[in-house]
Amino acid sequence: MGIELPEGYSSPMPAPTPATKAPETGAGLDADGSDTAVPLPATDTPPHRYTAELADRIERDWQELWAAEGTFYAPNPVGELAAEPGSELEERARRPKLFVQDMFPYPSGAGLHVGHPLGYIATDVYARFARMDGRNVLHTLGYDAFGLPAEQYAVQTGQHPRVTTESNIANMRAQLRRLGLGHDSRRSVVTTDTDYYRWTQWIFLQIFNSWYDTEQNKARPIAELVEQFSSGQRPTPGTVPWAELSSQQQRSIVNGHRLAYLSEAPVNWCPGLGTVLSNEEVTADGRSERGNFPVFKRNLRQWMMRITAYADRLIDDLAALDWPVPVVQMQRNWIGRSYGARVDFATVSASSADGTAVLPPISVFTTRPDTIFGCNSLVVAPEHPAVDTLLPPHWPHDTPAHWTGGAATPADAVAMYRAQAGTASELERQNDSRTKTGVFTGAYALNPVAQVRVPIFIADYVLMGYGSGAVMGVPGEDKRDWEFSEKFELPIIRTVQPPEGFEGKDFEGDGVMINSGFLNGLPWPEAKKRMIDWLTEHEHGAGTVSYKLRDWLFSRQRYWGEPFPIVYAVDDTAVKDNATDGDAPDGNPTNRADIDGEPIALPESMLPVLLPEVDDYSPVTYHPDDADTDPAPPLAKAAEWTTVQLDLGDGLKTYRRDANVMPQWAGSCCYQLRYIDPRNSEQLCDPVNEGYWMGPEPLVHGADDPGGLDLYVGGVEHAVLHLLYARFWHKVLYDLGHVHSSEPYRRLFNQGYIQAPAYVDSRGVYVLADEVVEYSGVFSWRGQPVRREYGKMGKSLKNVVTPEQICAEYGADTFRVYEMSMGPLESSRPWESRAVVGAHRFLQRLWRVVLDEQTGQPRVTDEPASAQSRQVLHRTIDGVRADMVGLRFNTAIAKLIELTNHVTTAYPDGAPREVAVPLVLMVAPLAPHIAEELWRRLGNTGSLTYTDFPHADERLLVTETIEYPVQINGKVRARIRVAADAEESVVREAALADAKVVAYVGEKILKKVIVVPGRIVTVVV
RNA sequence: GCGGGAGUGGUGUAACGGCAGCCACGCCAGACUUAGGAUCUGGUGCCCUAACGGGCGUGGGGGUUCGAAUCCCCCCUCCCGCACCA
Repeated sequence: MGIELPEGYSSPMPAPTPATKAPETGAGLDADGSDTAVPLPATDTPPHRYTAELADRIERDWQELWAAEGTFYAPNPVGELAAEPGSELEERARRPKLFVQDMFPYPSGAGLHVGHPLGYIATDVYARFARMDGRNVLHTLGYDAFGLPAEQYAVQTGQHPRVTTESNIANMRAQLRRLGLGHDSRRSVVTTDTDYYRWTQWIFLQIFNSWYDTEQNKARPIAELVEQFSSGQRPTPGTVPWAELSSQQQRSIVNGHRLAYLSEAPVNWCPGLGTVLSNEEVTADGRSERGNFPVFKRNLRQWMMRITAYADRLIDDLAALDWPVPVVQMQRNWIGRSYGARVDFATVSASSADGTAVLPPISVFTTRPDTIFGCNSLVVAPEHPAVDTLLPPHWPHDTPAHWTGGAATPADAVAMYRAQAGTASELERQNDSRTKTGVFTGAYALNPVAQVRVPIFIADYVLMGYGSGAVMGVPGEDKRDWEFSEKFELPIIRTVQPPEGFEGKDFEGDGVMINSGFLNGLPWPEAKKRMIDWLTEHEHGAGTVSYKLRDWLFSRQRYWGEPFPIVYAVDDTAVKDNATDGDAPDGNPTNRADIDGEPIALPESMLPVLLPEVDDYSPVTYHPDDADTDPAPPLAKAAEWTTVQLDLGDGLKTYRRDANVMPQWAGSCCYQLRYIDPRNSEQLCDPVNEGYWMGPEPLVHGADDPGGLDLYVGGVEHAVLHLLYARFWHKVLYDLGHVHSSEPYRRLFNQGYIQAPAYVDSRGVYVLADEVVEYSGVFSWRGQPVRREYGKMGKSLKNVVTPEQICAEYGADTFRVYEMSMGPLESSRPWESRAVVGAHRFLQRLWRVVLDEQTGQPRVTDEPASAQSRQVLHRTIDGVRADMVGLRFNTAIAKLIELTNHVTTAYPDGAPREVAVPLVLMVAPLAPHIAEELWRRLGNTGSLTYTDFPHADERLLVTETIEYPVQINGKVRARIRVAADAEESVVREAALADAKVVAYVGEKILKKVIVVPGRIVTVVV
């Protein structure tokens, strides 16, 4: 995962000039007409005003102090990061915990723009609030540093990706530090560190060394499967008893059960990138998500992860998570579970001697087995393996001409159709025409229920990758089948009665069965159940569940990734022969030198398997359209690394290392577990620490709490990929007993994106947003009019604004407050540099509430606050607390500004301490540096990080008198003030006695008077 | 096409079914100023009115309700995801 930074943007920034400013009139001319440069700097700024310069000083001081004191260190229960007895951290360790996490960033060389830190600031505000609210808070930020950009840079420049990566991380750390993020720096892991990827490899071994027990519905150690086979508890596939199988055969069977396995199956091969890709990394139009190269389905032997074993749990367990509805929905759709039935169609060849020769049956998957009486055809995917065995040598004598595709024989027709579907499919899918195509196979199938013979077609609208790659054509209740039936003039029979007046074609709604034999008259759900029972009873099928989810393709032919801790036994002589042959090792696990091609896991003691140094970081890439090419990973070229002598328990032997690397997702699947115990060299993380930070808390979150960290914030772009993979890995670790939590992320929050205005001139060319001026709503650039658009911030739109620019102009606190005040965290909104000043003015006012701008001395008084001020204060506390918990920082800021404005006007000569102090504390999570400084200048020592967040006094939330608006026929016409505890009848009388109300009501008859206690009085006349 | 989300001043937005527009930007006026792209104060939904005051207003249409930006139905528009998933 990891965020992508704007390509090619690098740090030197233009002078901080707001994008939209009125043109200077008469600039450069002074009174006597002589040319002067810029106006003189302000001379009347009070010496202790809160300016950008002062903010900068304060911010750097406090950042230094926080770092020096380990202010944000969160103690663990056990291990190296546990609180030492008698230390300050001991108190923290006794607090209830809170684990907050941001999505793992990818450290690009570019640098951050103002859109990137939005989520980091939000989590920081939340974490700081939680610390003040008595929590022990784990919040850190690591780096997901394996991946393509550093590798591609290395390919171009020859610089080792590690060098690039390290400097990028240093750069990004510095940028983020400037924002005052309160991270536990001890826990900031980097996926490319050997201490980290050692554990990624370790997790791979856990997955490799386990299998999914469908009876217990969990993963179990592979040794327990072997035991089941050898004890006879589980029958061996085939007829030969386990003991009589060769050890090679045994290994092959066991390997076929592992959760990580090698499979020769159709995978997404991307010649342009020189690597295979997972389904999730391929776009709808068959291109690579990265680079937009064509992707081809090819049979290659690759690493797969058996995520499909977890399909049900990955869907069902979503219910217990506090996640955004769209993300839950996207995961459900991606897994795509549907309940239906398998139906076996016997096949008959029309041209065989007696016309009834039985071939192997073809199974279809259908969600509507109840409609089988309307089946007019069997349609299979072009690449369906059964097709070739079906084809009769000649067309049946009554074959309509337009079924044959103009071919002389079924075999020709199928070959032609396959060729055409194979080459043109990607392009044709693009142009949405969706005309159904297909060709008759010359063969027939038998509808097992209706006992009717139906023709078998191949058509590319049937996908080999879903269900069984074959469908029964039922036009009456399926749009696609209707279209197909029209095209090939197949008979159309409805089996569900459409409602009166239905004039469409296929009807997919609820109704009563017709033309359906023993199902006639049954409503839909019953008919489905009845048919499944019938199929099961007569052994023509069974109820089944189908999923869209495929197993996860887990190997990549790249350099900059985690090596697999896997070797293959090789024949020494064969290796020599290979070398003299001049055959380049291709990294494909079916190398000729291999004895059996079966993977062997290295023992834990041999971890980490270090990434070797190589001369050439690039995989072999090809012309993007050349599908007939083979993957050739860079590691295969490191001959000294790939061939190793190891003693794996049976003496020193020669092995070949797996030359693939893991996909970039691997490092981000379990990073929360390393955050928990970053220095643990014995275990991924101590279960005691994991239980503390992530264990289920039924008393807090309810009986079905799966555990997991408390808040996970990141972009919605990871809704499927990262979040699905991470849940899968976590569940494997849970099944194997390594963690207490069955889910990694209890609460998920998707922050919105910051968009930016971009400006286009009359030629349609983007112009530098920095140089655009606005006057009366019209935008111009160097005198010519330009048009405003909104888009992603980036170099191509010439509209990048960096945090450094804003910090230089206003300070980090202003930047933080502005970002948090722009709107709800989850919604996307445009950046507007000129609006940032509003946040700055707020902090300036706050500063002035506490300090004298001339002397820098506190100006708060010990006078009591007015009753009204107390009420405003405590309502603010009440509201801000609720907003903080709910991540509604925009409304929290509005309330704090309101309170500040109140104090400013109510106490021009100095605010009462009892208001100023809680105000400062409430601002602290949002603008921590200024709050720390004000807190210190109010006479406190040290950081306020663990100072109690103010609590509202319940008694002050209620007022003595209440103002009721009085509505007459829905319009507010008057206001009355009554005692807060006044009876309803008193309120009613007071309202009716009000002069304005009397005037409005006049002679009319009162139909109704409603008093909503504490709210409103409504009069209906 | 299917699924999800959203439409409120010039702008970003705020409103447990109960005073629509909190807060901020911008704009207008004023203060301090040689100066303002600094700071402070006041005003600012639209329309009518000199003013008092009044009318209209949350994409459009209907409904529930004493009362709807909010709940329900239909339509329109925009954004996101999936896309021949049987």
